[in-house]
Amino acid sequence: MLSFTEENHLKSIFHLSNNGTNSVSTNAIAESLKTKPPSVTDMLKKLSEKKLVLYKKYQGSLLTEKGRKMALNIIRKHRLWEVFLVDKLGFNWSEVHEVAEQLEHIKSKKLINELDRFLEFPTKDPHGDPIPNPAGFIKQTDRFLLSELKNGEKGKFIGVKDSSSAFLKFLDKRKIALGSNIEVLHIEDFDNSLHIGLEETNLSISIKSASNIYVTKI
Amino acid sequence: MLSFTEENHLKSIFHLSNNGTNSVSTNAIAESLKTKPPSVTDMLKKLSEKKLVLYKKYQGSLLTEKGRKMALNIIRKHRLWEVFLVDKLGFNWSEVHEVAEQLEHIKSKKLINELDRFLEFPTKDPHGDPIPNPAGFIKQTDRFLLSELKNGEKGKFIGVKDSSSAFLKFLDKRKIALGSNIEVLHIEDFDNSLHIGLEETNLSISIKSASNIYVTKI
DNA sequence: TGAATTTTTTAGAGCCATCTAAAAATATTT
DNA sequence: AAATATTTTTAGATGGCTCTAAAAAATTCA
Repeated sequence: MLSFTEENHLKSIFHLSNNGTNSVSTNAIAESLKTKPPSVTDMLKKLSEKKLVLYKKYQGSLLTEKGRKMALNIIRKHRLWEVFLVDKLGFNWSEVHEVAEQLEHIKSKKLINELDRFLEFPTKDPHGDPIPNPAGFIKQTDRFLLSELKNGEKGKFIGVKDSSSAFLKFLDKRKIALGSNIEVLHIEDFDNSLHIGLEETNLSISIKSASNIYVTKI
Repeated sequence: MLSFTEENHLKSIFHLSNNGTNSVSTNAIAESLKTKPPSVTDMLKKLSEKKLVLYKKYQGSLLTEKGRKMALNIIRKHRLWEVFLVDKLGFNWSEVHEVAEQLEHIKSKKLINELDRFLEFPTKDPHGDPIPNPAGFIKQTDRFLLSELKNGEKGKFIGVKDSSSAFLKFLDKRKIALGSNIEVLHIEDFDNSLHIGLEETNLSISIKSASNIYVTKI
């Protein structure tokens, strides 16, 4: 049985490693968990003992297959709870993260399977991220950053890279919602900001915003 | 912000103290939490510091009004989650306890208020126990143990004293469910066992079982 | 390539929750 | 009321997770 801290480390490594494929630096983990590098080093030794992480001093760390499965299981729980909070309890997508951070650690196979059924087996969370299946399989749709589109290209908004509450509220204010169709009308030479068509209206957004919006090309 | 352990102590004291009215012994708390008396002593000092418990060495401990409110808030969460598990996720009443023990510690006012609304403001949990309102007010219905009824008296099954999974499964097997009408047909002199009428059928139950069944007289 | 910088680990400490063993206080019994 | 038994607390230790400061390794740069 893993502790909250162990689970959080696995999840952090997973997110920083491009779905468990890359090796991750100690400092990066510390930063993402808002803890200090020595704490991470200790934890890596522990997770390595448990065969969840491949760890060699000064060499970064890599999830084992077992560690990757565990990380995906936590992420599955996190995302299912987010769906519950939004679909059933009326939370806004900008409010769900902290609560899901707590709920993801609840231990009960039956709970999560029944929750999945109750939610009618959703495949995406409220931010557009895919929900791993019980076996830890995750399906990533082919996506681009809005900032990668060229002039005249069209896309459909399917997810965010930055899921901070601040950015999500920013999108709400501009009525940029999952599923919205976006067309790049003009890219400003001066500051790379984008003039876009959003459904019936037009607006300008900064390059920073555009590089946190995932789209599928249409 | 209280730790899990602190919350569990408050809850335990509440349950052992007849809704916070009596003083509770250190050993009793230790036994109910499956921990050892010295651990409880330490915790009582800590809770006393925080003004949640009145504690005097060798004198037992009593919840303060603040402590009682906190305990009731945890119990509120526990019972609402139990309703959720049974009504929405299809758990049996004998399966909900351990999961609710985890869920009760999730910290989010909005979560519990929205859950309450989603469940349509239930007043009882799946074992018939009353759910405290957000202000910590709890309504106890007038109830008796089945073992207290005299020959010929009738009652309606409204709750259990022992909510262990073993006892609940025992009741399931005999089709004794919340709301069942029960009549005491005969009390056996020899072993005090009860012959009862249950809806359309008759059966015998031991005095031990009867003294874990709450009824209202009808 | 050698010096400077950055990253990572080790060493050593503190806090929290837990325990056992022993001492102190209280309660019970004769 | 004295002796005995029980309950409760204190003392001291352990393991988990965290930290700061300092040392070691790896990387960058001039």
